[in-house]
Amino acid sequence: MAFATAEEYKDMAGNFIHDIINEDLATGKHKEIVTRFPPEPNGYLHIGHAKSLCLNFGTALKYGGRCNLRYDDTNPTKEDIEFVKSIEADVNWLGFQWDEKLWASDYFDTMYDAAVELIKQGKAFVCELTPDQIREYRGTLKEPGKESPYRNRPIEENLALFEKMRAGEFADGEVCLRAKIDMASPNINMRDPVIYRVVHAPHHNTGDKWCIYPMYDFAHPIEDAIEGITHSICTLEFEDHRPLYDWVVREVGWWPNPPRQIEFAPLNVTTMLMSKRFIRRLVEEGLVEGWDDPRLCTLAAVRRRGYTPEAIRKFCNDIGVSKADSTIDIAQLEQCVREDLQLKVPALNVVKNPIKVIIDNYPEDKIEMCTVENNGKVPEMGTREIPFGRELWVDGDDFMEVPVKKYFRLFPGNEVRFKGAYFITCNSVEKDEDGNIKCLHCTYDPETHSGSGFEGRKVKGTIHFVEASTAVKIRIREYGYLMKVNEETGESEFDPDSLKETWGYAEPSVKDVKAGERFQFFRKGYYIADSQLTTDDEKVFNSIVGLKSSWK
RNA sequence: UGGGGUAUAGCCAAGCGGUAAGGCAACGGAUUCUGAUUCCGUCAUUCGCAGGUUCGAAUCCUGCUACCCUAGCCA
Repeated sequence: MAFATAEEYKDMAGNFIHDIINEDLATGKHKEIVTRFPPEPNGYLHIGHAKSLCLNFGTALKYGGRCNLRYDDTNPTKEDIEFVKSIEADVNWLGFQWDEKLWASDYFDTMYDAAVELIKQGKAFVCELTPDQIREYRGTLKEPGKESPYRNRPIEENLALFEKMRAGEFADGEVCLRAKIDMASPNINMRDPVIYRVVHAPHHNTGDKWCIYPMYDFAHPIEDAIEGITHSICTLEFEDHRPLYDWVVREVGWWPNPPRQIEFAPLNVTTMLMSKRFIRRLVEEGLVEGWDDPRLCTLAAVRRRGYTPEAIRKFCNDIGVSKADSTIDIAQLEQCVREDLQLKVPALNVVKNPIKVIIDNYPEDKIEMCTVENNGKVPEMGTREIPFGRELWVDGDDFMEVPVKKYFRLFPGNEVRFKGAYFITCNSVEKDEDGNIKCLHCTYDPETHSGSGFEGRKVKGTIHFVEASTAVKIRIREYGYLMKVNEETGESEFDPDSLKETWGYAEPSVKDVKAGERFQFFRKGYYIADSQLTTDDEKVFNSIVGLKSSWK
């Protein structure tokens, strides 16, 4: 496994987080930088997490510090240990290695003690308001809230009640522990937020030891403080929570040099569906194969799609870090993938939207082998033999019945090179009764074979092909374009049509590609991974996916 | 603004009082047996808007505007 290196993160000018760190180092506030990646184990990591991964691990790498993997498992009803394995595999696959693997649940004792500490200081109280009442008392965005009638009970009573909470004497939602801050605060997060709730549910780590669990706002700062995190990097939506984060570590008072929360804008990519909730829905409703369906944007999915960790890291470095809302054009991601794969993987002939070509002057039963390079850019990758015969498939994009200007590929009357084989001239188009193209009637010039040194005339276009009798049928899934713009509302929404599969053909050597190996197919932007041959008679190549890019 | 945040090209993004980096996209042109790659070249007289300070402003001040987040016992 090739891990990311400090070198990759050395030069990240303009990263405002690094400006903060540089200052903290300069003033002596910190000597070692410690970050953390804190997923909640409730789903697969996706490309959006990659940005956070790169930021947290990259920062630790850059400063020779440490980065922990910490599961934020404070809500047993929403988490599933099943996801832990995939999360770790994905973090490693992306090229990062954590210093320590930790669980928020390992700190439950300390968190409990911290809560008791707040109670003793008169800064937390047990509240018996119902969830609905709490909401009413909270006020609105523009109006202040009002104080809970339980707010001022004696410390001893709070201590006893909190102990009863812990002992399981209350039902879920019956009581909760709240921080006593300010019900009139303009920041709703500061209006006596709930910090501990009763949840009678077994926890994957602590079993039935606890029936009360800390809330994120209380737990997270404590987790960070315990681990000596110096910079707690999270996304923008937590900006409003920062005062509470600071309040917790300050009021508990056990940490002289508390962590600092820094927020950055989360990643959005055009046409990519980044909502875990939505991905989960597609998976649970069986609309996709699973969390690693190549059409999704989970790391497991883009891995099957052919993306490399190097490309994703490059992408995350390229897009920068800021606090401005942004949506990156997927073309930028695709470019990173192409650039990386360009020199790494062989190319195979694959056609989409295939059109049958019949070489009328080529012998009926003859098949000859043509030699082609595996990768034109990398001679060391050698050559292979591909069959050529009377009936061939060409890519739907390589033929136009009525060519647009500057179209150099196949059209009636035009001659092109079939890569590795001959000059081919398209003579006529045969259609069925519905007007659909049945096949193209062409002729070849025997003198023009590749490597023959033929110089008689030049041809402007070169296209690839697949010999029909030996072709392998493949399933093509163009990935990730799950969203479309609703013309009425202007909003992006899920596009069920995007899950459709199409079919194509590949040259026989596609069968030699091993599962997980990547290859590219001709024409800009199609890379394929996850090459599992199914065992059925059709020799269907499974999960062919590609980078979609437009070319006119 | 209740409060918090953000505005620099089609999309990202540097810039931190001295005269608008870079990447992606796009567009020219050269090479090419992949319209790929590679290679050259073009692409913000202007930084959300309006004023002000200054010899000098994307950077400082004032006032607007737009968009995002926020009223879970989710994270």
